[in-house]
Amino acid sequence: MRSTPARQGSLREHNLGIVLREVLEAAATGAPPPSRADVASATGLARATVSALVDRLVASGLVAELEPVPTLRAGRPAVPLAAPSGTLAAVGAEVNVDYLGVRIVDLARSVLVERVVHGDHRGSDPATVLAELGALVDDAVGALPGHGADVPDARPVRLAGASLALPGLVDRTAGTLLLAPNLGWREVDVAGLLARSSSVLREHPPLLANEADLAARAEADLRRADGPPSFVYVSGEIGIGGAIVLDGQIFGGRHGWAGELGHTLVADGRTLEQVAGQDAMLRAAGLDRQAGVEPLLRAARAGEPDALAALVAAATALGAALANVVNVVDVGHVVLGGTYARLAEHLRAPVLTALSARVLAAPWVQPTVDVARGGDVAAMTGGALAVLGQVVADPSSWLVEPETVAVR
Amino acid sequence: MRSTPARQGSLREHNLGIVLREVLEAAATGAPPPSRADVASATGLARATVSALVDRLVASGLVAELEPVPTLRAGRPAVPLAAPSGTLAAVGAEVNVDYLGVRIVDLARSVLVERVVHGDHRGSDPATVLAELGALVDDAVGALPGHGADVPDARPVRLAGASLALPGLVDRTAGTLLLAPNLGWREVDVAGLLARSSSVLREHPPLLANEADLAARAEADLRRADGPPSFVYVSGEIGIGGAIVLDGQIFGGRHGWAGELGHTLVADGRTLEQVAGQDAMLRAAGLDRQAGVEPLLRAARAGEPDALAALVAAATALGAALANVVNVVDVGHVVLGGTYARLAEHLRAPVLTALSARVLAAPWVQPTVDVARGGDVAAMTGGALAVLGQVVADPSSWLVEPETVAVR
DNA sequence: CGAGATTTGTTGTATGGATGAACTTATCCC
DNA sequence: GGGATAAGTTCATCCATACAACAAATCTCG
Repeated sequence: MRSTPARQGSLREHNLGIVLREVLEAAATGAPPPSRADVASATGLARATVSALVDRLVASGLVAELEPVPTLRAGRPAVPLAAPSGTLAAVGAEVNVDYLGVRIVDLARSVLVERVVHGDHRGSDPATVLAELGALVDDAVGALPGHGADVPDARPVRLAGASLALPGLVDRTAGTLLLAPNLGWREVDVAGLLARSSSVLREHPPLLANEADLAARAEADLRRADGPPSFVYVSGEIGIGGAIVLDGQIFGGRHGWAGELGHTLVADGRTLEQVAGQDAMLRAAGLDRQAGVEPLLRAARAGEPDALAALVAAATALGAALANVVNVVDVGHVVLGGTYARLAEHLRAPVLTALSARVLAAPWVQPTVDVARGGDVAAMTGGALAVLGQVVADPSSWLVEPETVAVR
Repeated sequence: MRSTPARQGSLREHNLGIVLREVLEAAATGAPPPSRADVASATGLARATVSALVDRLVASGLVAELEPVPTLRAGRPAVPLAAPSGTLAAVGAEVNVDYLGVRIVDLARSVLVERVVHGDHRGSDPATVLAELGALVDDAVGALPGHGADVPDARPVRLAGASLALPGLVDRTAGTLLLAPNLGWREVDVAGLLARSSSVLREHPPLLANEADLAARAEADLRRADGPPSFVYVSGEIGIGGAIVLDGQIFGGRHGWAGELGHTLVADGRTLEQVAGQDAMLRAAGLDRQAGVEPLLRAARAGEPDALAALVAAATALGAALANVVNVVDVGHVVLGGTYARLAEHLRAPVLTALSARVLAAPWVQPTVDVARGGDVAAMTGGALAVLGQVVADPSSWLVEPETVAVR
């Protein structure tokens, strides 16, 4: 009845998750691969317990044992544990305004396969574009060992699932895209259309999510070295997407629609997108909106007044809108992604100024403005990581031969 | 090292919490008091397990056994379980602009003691006001059995802790108030000052929180009958406070400062408080700001154009600001509290109009605007409930004679 | 009015997973 | 080569829950 189901022997699953996370986290934060004993002391579990759990994880390909490295100390050398490559992977697909693509990432965060096709999808036909994406996904998966690729001596890769990043509002339970203004799509049965052209996505119904949310997830992953990060991610593209990360987790809200700030009203009654969107910045700088952002960056670096003024105006509006977000969700760190990352050298200072002036708590916790470290296709990576995160959250369902080993 | 500590036999604590919550929740949502068997089937735990856990909770005064009621069905009559009165209680104190007070609430949500003193605290001296509050708290606690009150045959009430609601930004770890514009207080060592005049608060350092957050908590408690509620709570007073409730839990953010929307910029460059705050509304209606909100309500009901225009202007600005919040946190339900609740008949429609127009997801999830059900001193109740909530979250530390019973 | 039905609550016994203390293995140091 | 040291494993034990049988308390029907 309540949200908390009762547990019994499911305590094992919990500890399994703790151990797995400990190993993967160490790998992701750049810490040296821990041994079973390290995991035991870090988690507080007994060495015997950790050993048993690790053995099951290794047998299922969720954890890899590395070669013992010659240690400097006395004692039996430890077996380093790390994230395994090529055992379990997830598909991260994306449809965006100017490209579509797929990335397949494994637990070690290695990109096993990547396919990106550029093209202008404004006002495109959903069925056509999604058919193309479905074929691309199947093609990418076909390159994996065990899924059609003739790779001798390679163990087959298990697929954990798939995700799809979209630049708009999705209904993740129905698998539909409700609204993507910049694609010109509305109420599209994305999952259904993809299932037609892709046997992979038919078998693994994709997790639909907003592009900014998934890009923020990838960004959070890159920042874990300094501890669980919390920040507001702004993804500047043709539209403006946003996402909120709390302690390393995406805060999606009830339906996954949180972080929408492109439609915030700014001081003069227009929406943020109308002031700080890519087209608006280019127009204000007197540039062609088809040209993209590079000419703007060149002009600003050359010191052209119109370009600089356009950037400052956009940044000031962006800062004011972000100040509202910071005041509402109490997360003082901002990360500029997408186009904004490219323009960060000119945006950062005015955004920070606006934040400091308008955030009520600024005197006690100084806001920061940082530049995204994720690449161009961060959302694809983030989507794959989101799927892998589900595995890590509940590893027990991904164990092979759960009890067969115990039969003597 | 990680945020998730390892558990072992602490599975028992978890189930203890599940059982306790099941009993208290049923009582709070108006469901009939469940029996041990009901709890077992609702949680999925075995009857024997539930029985053992309930016995310990009853022995510690965290659950009460009611008299068996004559049932209609065959079978042994069930022992109804309910929240106990007068065994464990929490102190909810509040300093606000026009009053200060204390409420002591027990697990059954009965108000055991209440003290409220009205007075204007704008620009007051923190030390003086807090000394008065401290004395008030000690006086209120002194009226409880076992703490000075001579109540024969009454078992002593255990105090779970205390909380303090403040109309501003608090540092809950340091126990200080950072900023309360409408009190004119800044960087006040609230916990330290209270400890001087109150032995109760010296023993139970109060949990500091924003007034709107705690009022929202009380509101969430009242709305649990329909399932875990999610809403944005706006508390209109001299200032404007806000809080976000997600699945019945207050979303406080990193430092508990989330929900701050009084300083949102609205269309004409002013902050929301300057447009929709109580003083602003009264001024726009041509009324004296000292008179309070009642004259405004009377004028609006009489159909005076200035009053109606003032309310519509405030509501429109409020709606636009709330639309930003709804877009950012994806919670489409708004609850009007404080002064706004009193004026709701005039505010509701224009707020809803503004929300529907500006919330991106409105076509799919229609926003709603509701009126707060909590009373005038909702924050005091909410504060006490917050403290009791900590007990419910971890009941094991509140069990009496944890293992002594097991000694034969 | 009594026997069976029915449901609640309790009392065992069994089981699964974690624990901690040995024990084995593998290295370094002298 | 022997002792020290640390990693990993084996094994007896413990603890909370599950399951089944039982006792208790009521209703129903003949």
